Parts: sequence; structure tokens; C-alpha cells
Amino acid sequence: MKFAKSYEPGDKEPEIYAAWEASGAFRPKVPQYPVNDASSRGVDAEKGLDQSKYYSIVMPPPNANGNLHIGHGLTVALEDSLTRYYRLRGRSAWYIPGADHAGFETWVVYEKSLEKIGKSRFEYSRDELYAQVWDFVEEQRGNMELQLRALGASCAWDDLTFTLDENVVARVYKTFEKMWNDGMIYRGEKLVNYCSKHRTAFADIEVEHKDEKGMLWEIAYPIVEDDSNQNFSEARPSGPSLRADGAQARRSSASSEKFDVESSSALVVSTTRPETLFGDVAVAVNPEDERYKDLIGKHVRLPLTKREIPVIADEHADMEYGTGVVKITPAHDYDDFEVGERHDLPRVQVIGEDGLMLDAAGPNYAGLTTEECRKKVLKDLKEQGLLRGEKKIEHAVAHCYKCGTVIEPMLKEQWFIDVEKLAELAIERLEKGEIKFFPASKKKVLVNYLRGLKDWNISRQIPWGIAIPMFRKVNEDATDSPDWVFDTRTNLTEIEVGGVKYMRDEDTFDTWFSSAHWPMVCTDWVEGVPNPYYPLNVMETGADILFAWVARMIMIGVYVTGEVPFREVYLHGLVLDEHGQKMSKSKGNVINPMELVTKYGSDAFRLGILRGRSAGMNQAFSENSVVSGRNLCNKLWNVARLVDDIVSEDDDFDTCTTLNTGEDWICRELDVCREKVELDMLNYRFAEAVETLYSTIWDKYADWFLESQKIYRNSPLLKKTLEMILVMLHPFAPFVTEAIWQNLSWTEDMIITQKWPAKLEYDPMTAGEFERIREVVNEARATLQVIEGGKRWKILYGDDSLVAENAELICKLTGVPAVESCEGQPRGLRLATMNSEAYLDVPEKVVAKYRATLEEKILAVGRELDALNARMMNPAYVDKAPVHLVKQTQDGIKEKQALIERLKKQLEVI
RNA sequence: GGUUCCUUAGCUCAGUUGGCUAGAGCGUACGAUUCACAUUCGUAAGGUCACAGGUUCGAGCCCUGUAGGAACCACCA
Repeated sequence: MKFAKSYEPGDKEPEIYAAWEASGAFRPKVPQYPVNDASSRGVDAEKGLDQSKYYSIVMPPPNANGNLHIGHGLTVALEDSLTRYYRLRGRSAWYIPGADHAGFETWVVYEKSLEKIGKSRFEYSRDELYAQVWDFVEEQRGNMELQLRALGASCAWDDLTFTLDENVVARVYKTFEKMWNDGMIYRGEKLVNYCSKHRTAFADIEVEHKDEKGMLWEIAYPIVEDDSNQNFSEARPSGPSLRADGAQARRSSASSEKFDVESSSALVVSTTRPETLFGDVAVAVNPEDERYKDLIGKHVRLPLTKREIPVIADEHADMEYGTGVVKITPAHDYDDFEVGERHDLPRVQVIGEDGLMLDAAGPNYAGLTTEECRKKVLKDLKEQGLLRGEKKIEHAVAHCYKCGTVIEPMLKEQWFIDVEKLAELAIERLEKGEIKFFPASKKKVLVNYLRGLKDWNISRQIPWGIAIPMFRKVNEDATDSPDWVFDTRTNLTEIEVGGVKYMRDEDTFDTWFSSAHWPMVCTDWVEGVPNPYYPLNVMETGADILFAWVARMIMIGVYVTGEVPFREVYLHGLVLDEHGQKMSKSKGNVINPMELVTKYGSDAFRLGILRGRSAGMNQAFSENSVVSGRNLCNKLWNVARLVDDIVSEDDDFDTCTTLNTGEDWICRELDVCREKVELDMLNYRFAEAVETLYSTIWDKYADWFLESQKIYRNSPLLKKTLEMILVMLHPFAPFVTEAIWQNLSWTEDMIITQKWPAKLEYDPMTAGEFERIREVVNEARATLQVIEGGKRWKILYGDDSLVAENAELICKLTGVPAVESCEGQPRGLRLATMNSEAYLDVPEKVVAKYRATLEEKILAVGRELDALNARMMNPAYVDKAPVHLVKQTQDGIKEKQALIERLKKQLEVI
């Protein structure tokens, strides 16, 4: 086949991908199914599984509903390189693709589209909505899969797992049931992060804290002087939270409507949220605070209401902050919630799930938005003379990470996982070193996070997700039966158990709860059945979801399977724009990976995005690096074009041996390259592996070896070395290497299923000789560049067999008109560095002009010599440094001295 | 407040258990051209390795501190 003059990726990529897919190359050689047939999976009953034969990696499932972004591009580049590398290494490699229902993300998109047609989610039942979103996702799906194909992902499409697939749901329910039975699931009324726009709760991790400017107001709470010793908390009936009608608050028997500002004393509290005042159930001062010690146990009147609330002592009150007095609103603040628990205070909820004030705020305020209410409260307080001050401050405010709405801590009954045991299990495995992290530092970060982990709220109030398999008793009279039952019949809204009716809980699971099962569901893990693909060899994902995902996979994985879900974790950082800025729509600096693939080809994109990247680090990325990737592809294409040309002309012998100059050398260089790439892949040093291949192909194979082969043609070696290069680059640039493979006149099959190269044989002495030729050529080139006349001059050689034997090659590489014998009469400018008997045949007056350069060179070498001498003068160095280094220094001194001698001699001639 | 990371050429980054004169790509300057490739080839300039101490025969690398930057967690009434 004829090679075109340049490589055009666009024409070939889809065709190549289709051929790979059709050939079955993406499927693992040893399938995991049928799951119960252990013998077909190489399981030896005696020895168990030989893990070194398999390689498993899962794709962090992209949103089924979306397009791939640059982060996915990086993910595929990393994961597919690993997959293809281990496939070439002979493993049964299984790269399992996935698609994420992306609960909340997709829901937000869908809800927006509902809004557009003037509908609201509240017009439909949950099941209706679920069906609608399913269709919506189904329509959009496929996009993402096409894009993964364009990126060259060699994943097993037959095994694509969708996060709502039956087996996923079944597994999630099994785990939930196990936890329920183990007492690790509880329903609790707690403060949860609540977005009033999306009307759902979030896990702590889904909330974004932003520093914002705000106000700190000081509000006077009048002290009730005729305080009896009636205790607030005793007056309240025990039980769960109190809905806030204020009934439990002690009524002021003789409270005057108007507070006399002048004559009465008051406690001044500091607050950023005056609108929650109606939910106050106490004010707290620090027990150490001398200013307020006498007031502890007394009561104050809650402004704008007739309620009286106690003054309590609690460490939470910071003496330094504001006035040192803090209002306690357990239903709307996390700290206050805890204070409330410590002091057994009621919880008065004043803000509803729609973000509007509840009746508990009183008739004047109920129904207002929190913002309107704040304004009115402030105005009313001012009128009554109770607003004592305001101060601008900066504080962190929680926002919904999707819509930016301020997150309201909301009192809600939700399902929680008691994470204590889970975290403990995970920490134990991590500390045993069962999972290796890249970068290593992330392990510490993870353990630290797990140590402080709070219980996990897994309820979400959105229809798009896996239904929580819990049913609540309808009939309160059936006292013997449990309030809640676990049941997997979540397709029903109502079930009957033991003659008692139960209603389905309408909430769905936090997406991360189901994603935590990913490694086991993707690999079809079944209890008691040996599975060569579980644990995964590696989990590759973004460092930003270390806590949300990686932590949870480990906890759930160990809890369910008793094994860590993966042996290694590679975390990639963010892809930043070329100035190191985070990409965002608002900044307009978003790079679309598909555009780059279209423009430069998939390989160029992959090579480009891997360049300069290291584990866990955010890294800048620009089109430039893709251009350089494209250039490498074209270079390789032309290398192949030349090789194919040479071998087709001259193809009459078959044994592959090294015969001529440069051949042992290239074998050595390729072998060094191979070893380095192997080591780099073992350590997930992708950028270094690419770098090594780049310079080996370009600077060594093309620039030196192929140039030498234009003179000495060794077809078998050319074939073998080219194949080796192609195979080694294949994991990173799959398309161009396959395109070349298909185009070469002698190759068979496909490169994707070839074998990784074995060690090459070569003669190190001969390899070293070529190194000398390179040095002579380099010196000649550099010198010719600066002397008058440039390449006009010939090169002469004296008693130097290496130069004599390679005269033609040196002539070609330096571009001089001739390389010939000096016939026993050395003259001109000596190429002295390598102690070769080679001279640039330049007249004396040109050499004279070179004098200054020569003198400078002598000085430079002299400085190097001095440094080496100084080292040898140090007795401690000679004494303590390793012998080979000392010898190296000694040799270096001899060499430098000899070089200076040669240069000085040259100077004398002038 | 806690945890972690980063600071090396104009830019983006390598530099693996400390070991010769600290590297690459891009960019810059100069030069080349019927030859596989202008998506090319050659040559060069460009660095107090953030700073200050310490350990060591020897430090970009290890230790301590300082400065600057970033991320995450918790909190900010």
C-alpha cells in the first residue's frame, strides 16, 4: 500500500475503531461470564487465581445525558493507555465502560426543561417523573458513547453498566438491607443541607461554601426582671421536636406590649440571621464570661413575640465575637442544633421547605420569603428600639453547588448511615497499605477525612434515582408492627406486610451511595465466587472526588465484599486553561475535547493532554501540546513511509542481525526506552513515558538511525525496530499506530493485539562507537555554524579508522562536500572533543578568526577541571564517596586535561 | 482553625532511594532546503532550583523555619 505524504487522522479513525470493535479486541480474553463457571476463567481450585493474567479497570461513568468535557478526555487518555498497555503485555484486559444516571445533575437539567414548558414537578407523581426522565435520558444517550469511541477508548461495550441497571439496583438494595439488619441505617430528624429551589437535601460534601459580605446585627433581648425559678426545659414535654407554634415557650405573664428602651436592661445578641429569631429557644453566653454570669438562668423576652426564653451557659458562645451573646435556633443552625441537644431545648422551625416563613413566625411574617422577612424584622426592631447596631462582616455562606441558592439548614427526617464502622473498616485497610495511592500523599488526606466523617445522609427528595426500599406504616393503630419495613418492591407505592399497610418512602438514594458499589457491580462480583477481575487493578479518577467517591467505594467495598475494591488508585488533577485558570463557562475558557479531536486527531489530543501531567496535580493545558502530539503522529507516519520504501526495494534476506554502524546503537536505545516506559507505566508516569517515546522516535530513531540506514540498509532490522516503536507507542496513540500497521507491506493482523516487545540483543561496544560518530558530527555541525564559510569546508581524517569507515555517513550528516583522508598531512581545525583525528579543512586565516572561541573553550573546560580537582582535594570525599564515583572523577580529570592539551596545541598552530 | 500540595529557563512542566557541568516541549534568535516529513532539519541564547538556616564528603532532592500561591475539610452567631 502507498503511504500518503502526511498523516490525515480524520479519514481513518472511525474506520479503525469500527474494525477493532468488530474484531472483539476490546473484550477480555477470559470473560467473566457465565459467572458461576469458575473453570472457564482460569481458576485453579488448588492455586486460586493468578492475578497477573488479568487486568481490570472501570471507567468512572460519565453522565449518560451529557457531552464529554476535557476531564473525560484526560480520563480516557489515562485509562485507555493503561488498558492497551496491559493488553499488549498479554493480560486479559477488561476496561468496563459505564453511564451515570447522575441523579441530581440530570434532574436539574430535566427540571429546567419542565420549567420551559411551564410545568412543575409537583404536577406529577414520582413514578411519572421517573418515566419521563428515563425517556429524556434515553434520547440523549449515545452522544457520550460516540465521543468515547472518538477518543479511542478500547472498552468492552457489551459490558456497559448503567447506574440504574437492574443488577446495580439489586446490589444496592442488598447492601442497604445488610446495613439495616446490622443496625447501621437509622431514620433521624436532623438538620440537613436543604436547597429550597430544588427542594432536596444534600450531603455535606455537595455544599459549596463561599466567602461573602454580610451584616452582623446586634439585637436587644429585654431581660425579664421578675423571673421566677421556673425552668424552661422542665416546662416542655419530652419527645421529638416541637413544631413551632410557640406553645412550649413560657408565656410572659405580665409582659408589656412596649418595651421601655431607656429604663430596662437587655441582653444584646449578635446575629447574621435576624429572620430566624422566631425560632430562638434560648440565648447563650459563655460560662466564663464575667459580664453575663449573673444572668445565667434568667429569661429574656424574644423581641417581636410574647415568648420568654432562658439564658443558658454554653461554650459555644464566643466571648470575643460580637457581644458575646448568641441566640440559639436549633432548627436552623448546625451549632445551635448541638447546643439544643446539650441543653435539651425544643426545636422551633420557622422556615418551610419552600423557603417561606411558617406560621410559627407569627401572622405578620408568615408567608414571606426569608429575605423579605429579614427586612421586615429589622425594620420592626428598629421601630421598637431593639436594633442596637450593625456591622459589615465577611463570612462563609453555604450554597447549592448547582443553582447557587443559599443552603438552608432544615430540620428533616431522613435516612442516615452510621458511618463509624464503615470508616473504621476502611481506615484499617488503608493503614495496612492494601491500596497504593498515586500520588501517595492522598492516602493521608483520605484517612484524615475518614477520621472526622459524620453520618451520611442518603435521602434525596428527587424522583430521578434509585428508590429507597423502605415503607412506612400507614395505620398507626397496628402498634405491634414496626414503623418502617425494608422491601424491594419499590415499583409499588403501597404494600401490605403481615396484614398491615405500608406506604413507600418517596425519596431516592444519594447517587454516591449507589456509585460506591461500582467496582463490584461492574465486575459482576458475587459472594463466594472467585473473580479474577475483583478487586480492580486500578481506580483512575479525579482527585476532586476522592471523598465523594473513592472513600465511599472503599468503605462499601470492604463492608460488602470483605476486600478492598481496587489495589491502586490513580488520581488526576484538574485540566486548567493555558494560564492555569480553572475552566468555566462564565470565564469562556472552556476547551471542548471533541473540537481538538476533530482538528488534530484523537492521538494528538491524547498525547497532548498527557504531556506535562503528573498524578494529583492540576495542570495547565493548551492547544500547543496537541499540536506537538499531531506533529509526532505525522513524524511517525513519515518514518514508516521511509522504512516501507526501503524494505520494499530491498527485501531479500530474513534473519535479523545487526550489521552496520548505528544498528547496535538503536537496539540499545530502543531497549532503554522499553525499560523506561515499562517502569513509567508501573508508576503511572504517563507524561514521562510519552516523553521518552517522543525523544526516542524523533531524536534517535528518525534523526540518527534512519539517516544512517539511508546508507546502510538492513531491512529485517528496520522492520523489527519499526514494529517495536509502533507497539510501544500504541497505548498512547492507538489510531496512527494501527493505521501504519495496516498500511505496511509486511505486517499482519492488528497492532492492538500484538505483543509488547521483548529485550533486544546488541553489542554495547559497537553501540558506543556510534555514539562517538554522533559526537564528531555534532561538533562538526556546531563548529561549521560559527566559522566563516560554513558547510563549504571538507572534513579530513588522519589515523582514525572509525571516521574513515563512516566517511560517507559523516559526510551526509554534516552536509559537508566531502570527508576524505588527509594523506598523512593533518591541517585545519581539529574536531578535538572526542579525540578523533578529524579536521575541518579550513585555511589558516579562517582558523585564526576562531582563536577567541578556542580560548574561551579552553577556559570553560579549565573551570570544569578545577571543579573536579577541588573534589579530589577533599580527603573526606575520596574517603567516603562510593568508589565508582571517585573513579569517575579521576577519569574526568584525565579527560579534561587531555582535551585542554589538544585545544592548546591547536592554538599554538594558529 | 485542620489537612495536603506547590514555588526549577519567557511559558507549561520533568528531575524516581541525595552523586559528574540541572533537562524537555513550546516560545525566542540565527542558519538550512530538490533527499520520508516545513506538521521538516541544524545551531544557539536563556536557570542564585522562592528565601534563610541545618544535616552530609556532596542538597533542586532530606530536616527546621520564613515568604508567596493553590486545593480540600471544619467553622465563622
